[in-house]
Amino acid sequence: MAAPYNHKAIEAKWRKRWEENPVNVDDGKKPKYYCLDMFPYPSGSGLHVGHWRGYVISDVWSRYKLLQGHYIIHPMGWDAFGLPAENYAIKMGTHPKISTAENIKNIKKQINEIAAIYDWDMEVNTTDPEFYKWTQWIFVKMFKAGLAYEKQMPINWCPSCKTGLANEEVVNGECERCGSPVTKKNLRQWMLRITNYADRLLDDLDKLEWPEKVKKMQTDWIGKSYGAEVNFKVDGRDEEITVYTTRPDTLHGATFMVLAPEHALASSLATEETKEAVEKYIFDSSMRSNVDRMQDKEKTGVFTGSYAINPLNGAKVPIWLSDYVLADYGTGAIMCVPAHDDRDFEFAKKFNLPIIQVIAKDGKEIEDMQEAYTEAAGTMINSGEWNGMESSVLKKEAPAMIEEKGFGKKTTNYKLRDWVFSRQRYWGEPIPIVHCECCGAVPVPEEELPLLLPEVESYQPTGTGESPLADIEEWVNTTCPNCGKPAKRETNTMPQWAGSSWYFLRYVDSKNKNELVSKEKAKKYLPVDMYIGGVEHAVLHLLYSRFYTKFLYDIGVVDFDEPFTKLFNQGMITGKNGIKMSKSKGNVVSPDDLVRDYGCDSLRLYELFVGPPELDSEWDERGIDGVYRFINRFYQLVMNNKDLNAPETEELVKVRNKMIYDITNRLENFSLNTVVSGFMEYNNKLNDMAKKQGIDKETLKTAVVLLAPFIPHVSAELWEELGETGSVFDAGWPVCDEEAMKDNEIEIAVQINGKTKGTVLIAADEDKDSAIAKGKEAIADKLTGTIIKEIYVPGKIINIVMK
RNA sequence: GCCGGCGUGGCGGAACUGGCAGACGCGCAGGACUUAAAAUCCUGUGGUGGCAACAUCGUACCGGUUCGAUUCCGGUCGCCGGCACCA
Repeated sequence: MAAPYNHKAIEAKWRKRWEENPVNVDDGKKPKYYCLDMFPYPSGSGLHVGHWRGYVISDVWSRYKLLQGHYIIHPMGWDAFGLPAENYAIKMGTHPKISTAENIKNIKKQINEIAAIYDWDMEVNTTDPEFYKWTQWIFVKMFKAGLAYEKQMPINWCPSCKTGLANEEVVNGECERCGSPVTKKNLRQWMLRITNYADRLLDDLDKLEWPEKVKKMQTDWIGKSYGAEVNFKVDGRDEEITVYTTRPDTLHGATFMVLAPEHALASSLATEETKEAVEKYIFDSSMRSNVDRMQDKEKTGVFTGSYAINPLNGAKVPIWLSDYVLADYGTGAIMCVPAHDDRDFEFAKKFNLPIIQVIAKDGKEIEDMQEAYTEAAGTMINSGEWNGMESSVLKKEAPAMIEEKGFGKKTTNYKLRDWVFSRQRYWGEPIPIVHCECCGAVPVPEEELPLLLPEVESYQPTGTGESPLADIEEWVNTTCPNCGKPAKRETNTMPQWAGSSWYFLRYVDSKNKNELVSKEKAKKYLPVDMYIGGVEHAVLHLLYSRFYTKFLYDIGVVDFDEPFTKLFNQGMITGKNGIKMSKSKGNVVSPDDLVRDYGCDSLRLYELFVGPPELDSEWDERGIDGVYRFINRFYQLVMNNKDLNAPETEELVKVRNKMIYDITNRLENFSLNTVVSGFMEYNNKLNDMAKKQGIDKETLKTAVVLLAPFIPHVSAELWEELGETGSVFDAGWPVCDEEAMKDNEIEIAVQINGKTKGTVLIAADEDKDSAIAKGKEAIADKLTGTIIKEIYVPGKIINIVMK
């Protein structure tokens, strides 16, 4: 018997070896493979077993690609600017610069326990001036391209974090970070024109190998719709009101019109009699918070007293104001067809407005209508010249017809809004803009970047809508880069997403002083082949990164316009009953003790075995014993057989090739939990065979190589024990000989009426009649009725249909 | 409300394009080794009936297609995620 498996000694030994001789080296000849983790923000609470999971998955994948002969780009860095880091600093009463540095040190130590093949020479930190120089540079380029602009407008405001937020950061009316209800605040903001890229962001999703779920979330977020703008004249006046509709086919059914209270014409449409009510409604709406407007779905509204003329049939329709119409979508005004729209129907019922059906459902009008008929399916009625047309056809053709008639045009709309890019907080990249009385907003000259974040005494958010930087007079007061006159610096900072939108480009050339990334290195190492991280960034980071990459492509920095070819979202590891691990819940499982007691290899394997990698999994402390036992058994198997020189039998060759086939297949399908169970099955099988005939060296070596991406220390140790002098990671991924693994005899099930009654051994190429004959023989005692039909599916089943 | 996804033993979960449901692991029970325990090894482990071979039921529920359905189709219930007055 070999000595028991000593994880401490083995892991310490190989850590040291790999430090001296890294396993992943760029020899200039191997094809590159870029496998990226979503980089963490350096939180103060350190890593728990949930963080490990994603990093283990990406490392296993990286090492698999390494064994297949690639040079792996597998970097790690720190998303260290932004709210989480700053809030933590405030809570601890430490300057964010100091707490961030401390946290990075701790987490880096913990990450090293995973024994991933990270290349720390590539490390980036978004708060490093040499890094954020380029974050600012991109902003200046966007400003010059007209993509960054200032705007005074009511934006989402988190009263707890005391900063403005992007649309993407508001989840169910609450702050994505802290969960406080988001209010509105009228602020001057820097905006990024991400909407200019809406079509490309939408269309290019097609070329990505991403989870369909994420693609769909982005598609919905961009929210492209097709329709028409239609101009309605205001009765008795010169003005026109343009509405946007996706259902121009129902134009004849428009019985009223609704404008957002913020619409430019809203108050001027009021008459003597309605003036007071209209003004009050507009004022009340302006006072209602977003959350109010969202949660309270009961329709409110007021009649302006004015009428609009339907350009198609001349009908006179009343114009109302209501806050269910959004000011910043479409034209801020809609035509209302209560018969065919749920919201219009509700509004019409409440205010007693006429309902005219223009689509005959199943050939007739609906009697006593209780809800709107919203499908574009049926024949047009009450629609003048359009009568008799098919609604679905008309829906597509109407925009062009309207355009031809001259009272509107075909158009598209998006739900995506421009990106609110400024934050009223200290811990972020200063926006490199100088405000000059003569020249307006002037970018800091590129050669003067980085514009350093000044040191401050007080970095607490002010809550006034100004960033803490506004208090530092000597920093704020400067001269205009353009005309040289006294000017003031922009005091807002960038959101956390600024650095993370492009950091993956920097890794491959992280020390370049002159360029964001050199053309040569970008071409050689980019883009990212596989990106692994949580699904929570589906419309935040992942959308922003795509936008940034497309912009950098447009200005010639990179020659690809999608950053991440493949994406994998790993599920969360939760505590008992699916509760998210958090310090406050007291259910955090630290990897440190587990590594000490079971070893890194065991924890790596258990992180995968705990469940399908794409699903959330509950952490069950006891399960790790199972993988530990497996590693131990495998270790014993190799140690006890390595010097026996057992002959390579046909059966062993078969098992070996099946093992290669199964493991590779499951790995390729990213079914990592079943890869682990597969190893256990083959280990059990080989242990059985070892008792009977011993295991040949080639089979042992193959198993060790297959396991190397998963349990690198043990594999390296056993590789050496098997007499190999080179690195197991240079061994090459085993290739399956499919001929050698074929069975010439197969056991298949014999059924009666689809229920298994027994099994029979037949040749793989057995002909139908003899197969059925053998099958019947095997269950002869159960063939008691009249046989109606006999089915033989080669390699699968024999089924006797009997009465 | 709309759009996705999911529902399998005591537990985590297997089952490739319809073909032996419950692999693998945890837990549990019994046994071996031990003075004893831990560790390790062996055996068993969906329900019901039977000493047993075996029979029978069984993949949320109801129905359909099929020689055969966890898998495909229709409906119901439950859970999870996304969007949320976007006209």
